Amino acid sequence: MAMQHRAPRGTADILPSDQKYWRYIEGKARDLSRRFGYSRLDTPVFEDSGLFVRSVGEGTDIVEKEMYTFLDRGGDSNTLRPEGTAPVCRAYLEHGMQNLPQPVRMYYFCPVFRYERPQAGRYREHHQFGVEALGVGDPSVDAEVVELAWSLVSSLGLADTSLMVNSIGDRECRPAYIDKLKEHYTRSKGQLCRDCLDRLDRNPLRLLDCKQASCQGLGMEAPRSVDHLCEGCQDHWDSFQRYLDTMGLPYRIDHHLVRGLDYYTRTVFEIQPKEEGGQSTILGGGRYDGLIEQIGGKPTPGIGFATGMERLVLNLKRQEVPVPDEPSPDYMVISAGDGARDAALDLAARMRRSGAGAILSTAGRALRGQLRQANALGVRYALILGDDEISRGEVTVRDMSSSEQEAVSVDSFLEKLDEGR
RNA sequence: GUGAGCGUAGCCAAGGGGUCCAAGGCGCCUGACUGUGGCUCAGGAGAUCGUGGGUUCGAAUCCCACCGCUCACCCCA
Repeated sequence: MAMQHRAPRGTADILPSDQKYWRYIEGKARDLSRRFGYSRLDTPVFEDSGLFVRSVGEGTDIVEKEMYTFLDRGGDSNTLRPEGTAPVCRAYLEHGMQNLPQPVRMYYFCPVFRYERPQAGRYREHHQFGVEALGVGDPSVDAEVVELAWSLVSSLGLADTSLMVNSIGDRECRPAYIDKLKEHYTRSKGQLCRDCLDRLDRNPLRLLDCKQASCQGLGMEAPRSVDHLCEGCQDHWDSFQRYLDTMGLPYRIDHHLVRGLDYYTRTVFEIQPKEEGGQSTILGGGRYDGLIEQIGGKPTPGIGFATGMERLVLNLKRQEVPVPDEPSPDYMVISAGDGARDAALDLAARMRRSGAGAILSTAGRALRGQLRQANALGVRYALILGDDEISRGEVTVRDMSSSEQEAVSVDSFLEKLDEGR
């Protein structure tokens, strides 16, 4: 279609017909967050570019080629938020939340921006719901966050999802592990795909989740991060699993699970649907004990996760999960004849003032057409006003499903509306 | 950034050089003795056939370029 303007590549309008999915997810996420003691935090759509460079990591794809960065008129470099965690940590520091009872539990809904080639489940602007628990490093917090994540996905009614967890160690033990990993892959360099040759020095952890058959073979025999944890990480990992067991969460350990952002430490986890699609992960998170320090705070532990709203919607639709419709008004006010237009406007206005929902039918259409409209919009009652009704101070209330109708006085109709609430 | 597929009305879609100033369906609007919907019937509006160039007497149909969309890789929610 040749159009002057269309939504930019990788962005999308969320149409009225799709809103029910979004409101459904938001409702569940908000309720759960509250139940777990999380409070909402909103941060700006853009931040100082340095925040993301320092937190997400200089060598990551996000920072290297995916950020929407612009200079403002004052010459400052700003970046449209490419992820949600760093801004939350920034806000934690900026507002002295270290002085609140720890951990500080917060959640957010926000758009995030990454300049990538769009495909199924991946967009340049997408929306995330996420939670963060800051200030406490105890593994029980990890377990709590994972439970929240799992509860969310289950409460949405998504079936056949799996919860994968892993520990990737911390600054103390990870470097040694990565050396082992490199060693392992270097020995069989010849079998590596081109991308993996690249990963070997850029991001060795990612070698583990390469999808190429030859690399996967190597991955099977690769050293596991959980076998190379330092004492602290080992204890953390053991307790974390025990807590998950205690809560009966159906997790699986995935030794190849790593996350793409530099700031992750120890616990990492993901939830994915069973069907293997390209962009399948619907939720991902982990611990980031070094992040706050990286952006200028005192060493402060933290853990959280984010979900992709678009991916959740995609899966809700795919699985045909029944999602409640958005409520719409019960009444449409119809005027038979032009003379009744004023009375119709007046009735609709009075109904709305008393809190009821009333749609005005389109002026100038025949009664038939107006009823057709009422039918198409699915309202419960049509309120018909014509000369007859007006002269008697009445309105004809037609039940659209039973086709029964009766004339009642406008006053008593409005009174009943009031009583109804 | 790389690779593949696709672009005909709001949506689905036929047509693959002349009979196409483009079929059909959904949706939308109107009407069926001028106050009554959902079914049916009739009518109507809506398309620079993605854009530009080329081949040809003639192009929605063939060729080229560009743009856009989709999917996959990379990476991630």
